[in-house]
Amino acid sequence: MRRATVYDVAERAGVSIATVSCTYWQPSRVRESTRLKVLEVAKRLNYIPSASARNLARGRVGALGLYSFDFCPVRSLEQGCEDGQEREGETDICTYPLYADEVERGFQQACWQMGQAVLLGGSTGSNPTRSVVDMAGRVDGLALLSWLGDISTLQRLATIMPVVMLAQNPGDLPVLYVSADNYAGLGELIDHLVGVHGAKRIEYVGSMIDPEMRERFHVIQERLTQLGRPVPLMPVDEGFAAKQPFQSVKAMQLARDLPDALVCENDQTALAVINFLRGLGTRVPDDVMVTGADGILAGQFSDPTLTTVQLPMQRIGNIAAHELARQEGKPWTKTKSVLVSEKLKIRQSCGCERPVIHVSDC
Amino acid sequence: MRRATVYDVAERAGVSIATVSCTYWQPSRVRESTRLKVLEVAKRLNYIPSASARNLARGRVGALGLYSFDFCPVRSLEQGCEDGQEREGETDICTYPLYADEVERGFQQACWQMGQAVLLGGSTGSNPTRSVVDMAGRVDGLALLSWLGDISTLQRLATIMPVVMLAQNPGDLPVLYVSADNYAGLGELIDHLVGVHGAKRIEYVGSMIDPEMRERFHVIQERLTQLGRPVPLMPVDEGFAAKQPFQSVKAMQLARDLPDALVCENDQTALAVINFLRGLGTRVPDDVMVTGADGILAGQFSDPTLTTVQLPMQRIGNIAAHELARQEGKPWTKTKSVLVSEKLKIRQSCGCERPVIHVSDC
DNA sequence: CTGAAAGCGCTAACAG
DNA sequence: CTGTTAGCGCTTTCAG
Repeated sequence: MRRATVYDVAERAGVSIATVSCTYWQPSRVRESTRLKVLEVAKRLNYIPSASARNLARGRVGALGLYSFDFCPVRSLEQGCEDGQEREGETDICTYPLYADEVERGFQQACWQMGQAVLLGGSTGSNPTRSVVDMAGRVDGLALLSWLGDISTLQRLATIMPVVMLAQNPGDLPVLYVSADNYAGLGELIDHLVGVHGAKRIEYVGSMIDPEMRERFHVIQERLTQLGRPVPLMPVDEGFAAKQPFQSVKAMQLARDLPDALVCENDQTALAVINFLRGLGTRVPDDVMVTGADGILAGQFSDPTLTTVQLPMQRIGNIAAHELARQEGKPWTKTKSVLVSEKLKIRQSCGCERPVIHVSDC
Repeated sequence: MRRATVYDVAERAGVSIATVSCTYWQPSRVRESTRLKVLEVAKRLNYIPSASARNLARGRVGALGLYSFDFCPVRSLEQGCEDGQEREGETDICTYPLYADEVERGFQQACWQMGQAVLLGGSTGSNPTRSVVDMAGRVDGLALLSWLGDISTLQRLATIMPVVMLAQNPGDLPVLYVSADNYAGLGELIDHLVGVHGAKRIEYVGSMIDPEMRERFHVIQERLTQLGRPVPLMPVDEGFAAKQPFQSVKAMQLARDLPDALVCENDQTALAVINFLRGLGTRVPDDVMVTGADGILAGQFSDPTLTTVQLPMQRIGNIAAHELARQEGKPWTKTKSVLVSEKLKIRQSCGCERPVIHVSDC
């Protein structure tokens, strides 16, 4: 059975198609009785307006797109397993909450609230350019969570519709960049360590290869400089980036030369450091403070619970959607950016006492 | 600047619009030189094909929709807070992984793989019927994760396009039901408790109000009957549904009348029971086995780790997408259903030894 | 208040 | 191989 169209409804209701259309979009222009009649027929005919036709006529789609790369290992498929159901062993707690999910949540929520549809897309290993262009044809604006394709594609898109890049800034494109404010977040963390705990010597554990992590280190250096405290010239340990992780930390420990605080590139590294130190008989925070960054779930119930700065991924997604909607399909003409503040989560690993959260208390 | 269309491209390339169209969809029909020319012009003009127009002409959308209700507290907005950023206190570990995310992941993945776009929708507290109908107009098929609207709307939709209901079965509609196979999953659990651990007396802790939980109880009864073991007539304790949770459990404990195993309605209840018993000096699994159902993250690193049956939410989403795509826009004509098997996760709370997963091992 | 008619941008026969 | 043409279903002036 063919789907009912405006024509069908109009015919059975004894009116013109214009009236049917108006019934939906400008009800005030239609006499009550006619409107009711139309609605009644529409329901009887099971009429569902075609969005394609409406969008074509209007020149607007009413949908925003979120393009995200499939970067979480939990999500990935195993060889020969079509549905991604099987995972090697257990789910890795250290990856929750998944950034992509958080961003998606915020994006989605904002879109729904604004009455926009949400289109999700991503590369499936195949051609990212192709898929993002296809998406672009379906939406009024596009947010990219993780774009690994070429800049030129981006440039093309940014010319004809609003594009926002999330937590990623590949240069001076006419797009909106929405990212976490590492600067303020880590600054606050350092302030806390220095101000509240009187830390004199603070060292950084992390990679200088990953640009994100490198930035974190620089922010810390800068803040310590401002505070007039000793500034580390290099990470004291590369963390997982090293072939032998934490050997420098071990050396310091053996030499009884641990700093007051070890600020780590992220939570995962911080938890590993804490565990590693425990193995050496060093206690956190008693002997040394350790902090992370990101705000993964595991840091909430590790022992000690982890002091960290929390990435505002949900908020980032949310803002992206709002800003896109505001553009009403019009591209940005120059680079813009929004920094979203991170939240300092003060917990036990810096020496601040707080009740442990027991899993069993659920 | 107006967006380029096929007409623009055709004109500048000195060909007809049909040739432009063919260049994209039937490249073999176009001479190499012409094709290259068209592609070159298209790129120069920043041409992005309009999905609306294409879909309208084709009569197909190339997108599948997932409608889900915003039921997770973590997702919800606080009063006056537009972006859902602020959460009361910490994130609740006991809700991870979020079902909706898992389903979404599976759905998304399947769609991408099949080259289908994914449309996400949901009620934002406002009119669910309206939003679902709007969505329906934009897709070739619809999956509903949590439908709280009326059946008649469902019925209308199911008449004109394929609809699948996830983990929910409101009756004999011409739709596809995809849900977890409680039957086999819990059956296996019982088999394990009886077969491996020689459990004689098994009791159920949970509510009889929630239909899902009630079903779980019935499945357990049935299985025990089949095995010729004592069958509980009622849950021994209502769990959180009671005003005073676990009082019956407490009574049994005091009377030294604990069964061999307490099978709980879900993981959350199971973890709470374990904790409650610990408070009374009873050890799990030494004094009594306790099991859950759902497979939340917390059960992986609780002490003891939790034996449970894991809901296959990702797989459910995945199957839904595949089945929808197979219909190619055509509705189902009669009720169908697919049961997805749950996975028994044997851990410590039933007495099976396995290494504890330390959070700090991340 | 209602209707006629002109597109929206693209696809898919069908001719050439 | 390429061009012509007739829609796809809906919105929206502009007349009536």
